[in-house]
Amino acid sequence: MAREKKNVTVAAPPVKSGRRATSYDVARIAGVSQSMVSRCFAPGGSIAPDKRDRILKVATELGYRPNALAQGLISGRTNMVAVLISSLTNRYYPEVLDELSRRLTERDIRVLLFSLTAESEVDAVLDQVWRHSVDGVISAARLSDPQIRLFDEHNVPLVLYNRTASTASAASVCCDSTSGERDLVERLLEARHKRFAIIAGPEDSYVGEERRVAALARLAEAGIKDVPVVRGDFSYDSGRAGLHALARGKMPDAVICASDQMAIGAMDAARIDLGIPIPKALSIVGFDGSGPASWASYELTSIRQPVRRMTEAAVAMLMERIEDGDTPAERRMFAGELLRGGSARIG
Amino acid sequence: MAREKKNVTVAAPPVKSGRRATSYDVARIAGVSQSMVSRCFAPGGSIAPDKRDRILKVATELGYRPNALAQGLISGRTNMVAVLISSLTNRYYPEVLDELSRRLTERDIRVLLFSLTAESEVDAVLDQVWRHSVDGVISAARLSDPQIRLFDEHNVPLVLYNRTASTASAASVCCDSTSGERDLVERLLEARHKRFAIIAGPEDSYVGEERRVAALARLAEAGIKDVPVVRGDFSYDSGRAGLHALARGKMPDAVICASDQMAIGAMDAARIDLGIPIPKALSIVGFDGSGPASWASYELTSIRQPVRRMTEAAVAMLMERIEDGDTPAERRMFAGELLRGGSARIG
DNA sequence: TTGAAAGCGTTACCAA
DNA sequence: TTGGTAACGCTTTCAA
Repeated sequence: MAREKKNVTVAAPPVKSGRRATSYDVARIAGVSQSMVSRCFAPGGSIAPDKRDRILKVATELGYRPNALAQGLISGRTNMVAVLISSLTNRYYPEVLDELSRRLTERDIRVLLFSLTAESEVDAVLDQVWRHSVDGVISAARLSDPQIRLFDEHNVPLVLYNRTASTASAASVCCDSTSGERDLVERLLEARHKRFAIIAGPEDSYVGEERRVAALARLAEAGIKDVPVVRGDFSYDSGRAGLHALARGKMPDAVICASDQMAIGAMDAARIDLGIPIPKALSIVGFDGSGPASWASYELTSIRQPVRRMTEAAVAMLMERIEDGDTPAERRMFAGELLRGGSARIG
Repeated sequence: MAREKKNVTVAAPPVKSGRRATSYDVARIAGVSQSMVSRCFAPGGSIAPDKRDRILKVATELGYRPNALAQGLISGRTNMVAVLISSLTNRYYPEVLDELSRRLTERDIRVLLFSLTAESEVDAVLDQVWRHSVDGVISAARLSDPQIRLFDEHNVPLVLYNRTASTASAASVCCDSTSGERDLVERLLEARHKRFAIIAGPEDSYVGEERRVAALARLAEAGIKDVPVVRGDFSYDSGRAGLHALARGKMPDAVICASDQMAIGAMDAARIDLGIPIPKALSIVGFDGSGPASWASYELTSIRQPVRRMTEAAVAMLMERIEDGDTPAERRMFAGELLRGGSARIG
């Protein structure tokens, strides 16, 4: 039935049946050269006003649009940026992706999305990235040092989001997990919590490990050792299971979670499954500060990542490197904001 | 410092300084024609085994990869699919996007992501879609009938996700809001709820309106009219505000929400802000059934959309239309599954 | 099986 | 300001 419509299409019939109009078609009908049509659509193309009008008129009639592939092929710029996200992690990434996508669109850049499942997929993804000649890449997925170096070889600008390269140098923007985590621990210490426990992220998560290490370090400074650590995968279920695991040992009075989702799972486990009053008998803190953290049922004490500023910075850094390939590596670190919720007994 | 690394790069130096290796480079070094290199990387290209090996060896050394732009330009296939999502709506879309992206990647298709903010952006997005010669489009954003017809004109296959075209015909996959909503209402009626109220979505949301209309229709059949309706934007906050608005009138004993997020907001408003016991004094039902709906603090009664089957169907339908442009319009409707949570007093 | 040559639809460069 | 012509890197005939 869709086919039927084609015969009664209202728009002006294309130059050749079914084919998409090209700059040649426009040139021919407007009585100018093809180069002129090209210049007419280019930013600073020199062209007489009357011709420009004529060309634009014809172009509109024919529904002409420059072919992005041909443009990219010849000019070396595709106006596409690849965004790499490891989906299985934190559910706070949708917000990041949304912000990134919005900001890139504002700058007339398209997003080629790669949502990674397993570590092993990275090489395949990078292969596609090279093939498609994107102008740059923003990666919120973990890349190995050799992988990061490939970007240099291929001359593709890269900005890491909440990751850092260990030996290779790369542009990156991140939220300061260390100071955030220390902040949380200090508040808990001030409020005289004694028995700490941690629900960490998976071992292969960069931010997860950073947060675990930072919390443990600050606790050690306060003379607190032998802190029980269980691992989750940033999900609600794993947080809930994590608290159950901790409860089988000596019950802590403060649980530090590597993500809000896990903290929320832990709260539900404590309050609902085990009947432990929060924050009276148990304080729980998270990290990220997005969405559900501030829902009235949880009011999580957490560190809010400044997602808007971070995404803005990531995009700005990338654009800078796309315009000027020699911009040196730089790391922009943003402090998180303490979210004082009711899930922890702090001052 | 990144620059410094370039001198000690381990990979074989490209043919010309800094330039990406082309099929000509490979051909020259392997001592064959360029066409042969092309065929070597094509699916069914006829080529002698020994030459194939030699070419592949050289290609690996040079780090050669076919240029996707050139391929797309000449062959007419880009192996890219555009995914349109209206981000401001439901937070249940990240799950959909993730599934779609995964399934497309499995089929060796790249995702060009367009995350829409305002209705007005659609035309600009479509413009980009045409320019980039994507092989097809999956849209979870609302498209007008004229916009849908453009796909026919441009010969670009389209599959609508949880939307339908009113007059234009298009392929679509959706969750049956009507039967889902009727199901919920019937359970509530059976449990002798009397005073119903609705927290609907925004007027310009297709699914939102469908759900509102379906619920009202079923209530009308039961002789229940004058059902108060307040509108939200699918967000937690709007659900919470919605319940407060309803509470200012005669207190209902059943609130039907157009999304889980709003239902959760409404639950928090009722239990925490107003001290109304749930489900004892008030039943609340949602729609979507993803993520937070099943968190222990809420245990929402809702309709779970079969996201996996729906995304699988959407991708399959799209691929079918990409392979064969004459596949007729088809609509696949999936029934949702009743989620019996503790948020509603039903049998 | 192989290679030469003709595009694909642009931009970039250079004379005019 | 113009238009001709050479790329860009590939796929696709078509003869050999």
